[in-house]
Amino acid sequence: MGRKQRKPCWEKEEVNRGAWTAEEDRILTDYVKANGDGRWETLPSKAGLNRCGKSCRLRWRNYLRPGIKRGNISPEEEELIIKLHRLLGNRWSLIAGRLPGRTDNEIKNYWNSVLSKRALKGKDRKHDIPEVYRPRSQSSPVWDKETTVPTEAFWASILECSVEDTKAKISNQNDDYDNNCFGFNNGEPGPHRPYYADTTLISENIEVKTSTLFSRFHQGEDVGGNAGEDPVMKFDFEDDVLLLDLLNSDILAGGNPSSSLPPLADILNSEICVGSNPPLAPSSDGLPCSQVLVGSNNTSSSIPSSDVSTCDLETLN
DNA sequence: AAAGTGCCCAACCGCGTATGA
DNA sequence: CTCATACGCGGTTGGGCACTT
Repeated sequence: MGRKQRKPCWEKEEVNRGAWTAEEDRILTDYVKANGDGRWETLPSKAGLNRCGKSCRLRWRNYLRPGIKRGNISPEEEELIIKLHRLLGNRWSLIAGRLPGRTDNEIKNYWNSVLSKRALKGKDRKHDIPEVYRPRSQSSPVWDKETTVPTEAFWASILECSVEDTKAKISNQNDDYDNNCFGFNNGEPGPHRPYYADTTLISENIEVKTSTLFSRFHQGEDVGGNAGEDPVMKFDFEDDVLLLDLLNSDILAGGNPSSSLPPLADILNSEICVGSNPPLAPSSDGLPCSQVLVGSNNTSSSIPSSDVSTCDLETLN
């Protein structure tokens, strides 16, 4: 029993396609100014445009909308695109959201036509980081590649970090397993407690616990979380410093290399999940919170939705 | 000058998700 | 819950322009 499927608008022969004329632009602009955007499927007939709604939406969003910045991408914008792409991958709308006046389409085009070529150039031999991603100035604080682990192992070792007063500290060394962390008892009797191994400074403001914890974690020792889970980073946002540090660090999109979902993308979203495993109590007052826990795909999905609240990180803009 | 080539970017297309009946 | 519809996103296409041969 075939369900009646609506024909996609672009398959209709009677609608205009291709480049927009100045007259079409004027009609669309006048209509949206008078009636607002949205309701794109019905907009063409109401506005008197022989276009499909999708085409109208795209034209408005990418070209006609007020505030669109046209022209060359500045060096500052380019640097930001590169940093964001490293964190987010091909999530163009998220990247565009951090570049006022630029559209996702424009950034995607710029990446594909200009920056991707640079990405294909020789990679950093030691860390396999495409040239485009490498810091181009010495001003960005990055962790010492000569003395610490390369990217993949680095990711595999991240477990927790926090920021206080814009200066990183390892989370307090009390038994905070019951609260939120992935501690374990290190083979000793008694309550779970975090295991503190070496620390690695990845920027002026971010310091993380490293290596030993994760290796034990995955060796099936008595861990606070579930053995074999992906590592999770816990950040306390005090101000914009952390975001800037992340952008300036060598953290790569993708988080855990085997994860398909870049966990750090959530940081740059206006709404992000807050939770942990074991779960933190959700924010009861509904106010924006300053703490976020991000993890890779598996970990995120292990957080029951009932234990997840959202918070607004627009202030990080 | 004409033909060939490469690049840029606006627009298209298909898919996934949200929403509401 | 199911289904239809609308929207948003990201990969892809192709027209037009600049540059080269």
